[in-house]
Amino acid sequence: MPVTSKDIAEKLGLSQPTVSRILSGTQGYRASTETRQRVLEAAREMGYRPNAIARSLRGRRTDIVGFHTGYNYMSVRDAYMAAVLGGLQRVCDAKRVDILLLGVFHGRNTDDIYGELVNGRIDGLFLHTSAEDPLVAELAQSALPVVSISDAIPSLPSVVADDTDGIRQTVDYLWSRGHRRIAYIAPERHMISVDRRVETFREEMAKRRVSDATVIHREFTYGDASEDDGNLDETLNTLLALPERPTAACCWNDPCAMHLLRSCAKLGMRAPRDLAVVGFDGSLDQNLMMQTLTTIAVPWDTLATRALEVLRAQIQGGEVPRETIVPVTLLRGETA
Amino acid sequence: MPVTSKDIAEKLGLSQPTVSRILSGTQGYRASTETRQRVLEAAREMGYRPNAIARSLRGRRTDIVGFHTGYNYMSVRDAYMAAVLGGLQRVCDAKRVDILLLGVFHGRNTDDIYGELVNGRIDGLFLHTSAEDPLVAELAQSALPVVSISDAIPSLPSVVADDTDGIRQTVDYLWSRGHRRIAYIAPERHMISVDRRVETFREEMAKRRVSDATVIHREFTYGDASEDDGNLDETLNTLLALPERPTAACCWNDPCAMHLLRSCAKLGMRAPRDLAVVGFDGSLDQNLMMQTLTTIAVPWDTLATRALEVLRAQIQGGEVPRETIVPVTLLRGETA
DNA sequence: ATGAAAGCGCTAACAT
DNA sequence: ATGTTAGCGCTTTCAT
Repeated sequence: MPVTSKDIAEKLGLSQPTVSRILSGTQGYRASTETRQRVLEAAREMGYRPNAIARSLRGRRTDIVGFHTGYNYMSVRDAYMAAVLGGLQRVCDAKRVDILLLGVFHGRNTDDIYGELVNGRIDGLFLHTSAEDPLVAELAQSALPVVSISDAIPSLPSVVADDTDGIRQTVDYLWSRGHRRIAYIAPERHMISVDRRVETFREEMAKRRVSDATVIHREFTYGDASEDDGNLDETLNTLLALPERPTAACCWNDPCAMHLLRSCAKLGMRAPRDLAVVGFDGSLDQNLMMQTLTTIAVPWDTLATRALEVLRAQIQGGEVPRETIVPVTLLRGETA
Repeated sequence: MPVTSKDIAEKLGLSQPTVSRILSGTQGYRASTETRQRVLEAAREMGYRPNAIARSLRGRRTDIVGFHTGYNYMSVRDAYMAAVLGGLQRVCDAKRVDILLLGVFHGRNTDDIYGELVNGRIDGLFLHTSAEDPLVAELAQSALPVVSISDAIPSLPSVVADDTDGIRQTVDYLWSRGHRRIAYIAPERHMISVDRRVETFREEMAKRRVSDATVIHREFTYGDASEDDGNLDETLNTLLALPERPTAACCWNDPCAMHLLRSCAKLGMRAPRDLAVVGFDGSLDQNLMMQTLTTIAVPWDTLATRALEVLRAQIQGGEVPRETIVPVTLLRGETA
């Protein structure tokens, strides 16, 4: 049986609140030096550990924030997820907040999942899902502080990378390196971030009098799938079959870029000689690649810092910006 | 203000326990059909959500397990950490257990950290640290159920990969491919898993009448460091300078192997032609590599399953094996 | 089948 | 400076 403040109080012939006040460091309470001494010593001796659950029930606060991803095919194993969560982990640690890694709740209905989020265990939620997720509507009218991480959700405060500027930098860079025929490779899945990237890509190309810039939409499994599904092979073939064969490919994220590079390698093509390849996110560990990837690096720690700020502001009852945009930089690697 | 069971009881003129019994599905309680109906409907209407904190205080159970890594330079961003946590996440989700990602508690003392672990928020702990971590001694004599993940800790129940068999398979494989001069690359840091690997390596080589098998100890930063620290370049040079130049290198883990491969590439060497390279863990996503890595694949989902079993057995007060060993397989890639 | 009472361990309000 | 009382929301006796 764990030792409680009551146990200490009984042992010392004090009241339980006195012990609690001393041990929890209540503001504006000055215990007599002797009492304080005795309590602290008894606590140490008896191995007292304050019960966080009781404290939370009383204080309606847990100092725990949740992390939930609605893309149930995504796990922490994905480099992308790992980058996001790694940033949050570091930042939360510094603020003495712990992260409750909520299940993906496979096979459960929205209301059930919502219930798991608002049952008092967390003070706020980092949400990573799509705007269409039915959970979003529930959360939007709920009292639970939420921040959408890394994809913008109109109805929730969001913290996202600067998609527009990232693409601008990419096109600037490729253009300056002499590329004129650039293709954009996007997923089929709908994501606001990706929409913005595609739109900016078209705009930037149009500015340079390329009105029919190539955009290819192809879904592909990424993450920890054990086999390449070959979709990037097909995408590459599509690229190569274009009347005006592109000299550069702008991929919507890093795994997509890596898959494309592998498809190139299979055909004996090498980046950037035969095709320049650029990614987005900077989620992969460059040290583990044979060829470093040119990509738009998202500062995950900064993004996490902003996200936690937005969450805490809400927890403290403040107003927060609808959308916080984090600046990105072009990371020049060996592929473009 | 959230709706409580008391609110529902008052509204319906019932007692609070009755409402609670119906809503929580108390065993062996048969409410009258009418009462049950009214309660369920009121709960739905009023948006009742049971408070998990109150339930936990009462029941001394949270259905949350903690995850703590004492290697404070390691974050979820590391592919290794991501593989471990990804497995746990999947398995815990299936068992309806959530994971509390505890901070690394940077700059806090052991007793403080220990206090964060035994404050009632978690039912058990997945621990990833070294046997020398001072926290281990505290946990060993604590009532908190703990399981050491992926590195054996003598004083705690551990779930680990079969290091011995992994190395046996590796040497078997390399030998069968004609390699006779094989070097093992280990970290300087002390880890029981690595000791076992090195020991087995020496034994396997000795069995084949190679009594002075080469083992090189070199630390290197891995994970999300932004720059290669060059230690593998140096390691490679050491290998190449050996009187009997090895034809194969057995790396203690996958990132080490990848770093070595990069160092090779810098010198224009290619695996397996100029040097066969084998890793250990299978923590990296093969889809994202230009060349797939030959490695010992640890079945992370299985390891996670065993780990959760061991933890739950302890939580339920049962005895558990001191060490659970998970079988591994050689994954034949393109590097050896 | 339901209600009354108790208590999980803590903090806060009020009284002394 | 300390004690008394109350209550966070729930589950578990025990009584009816």
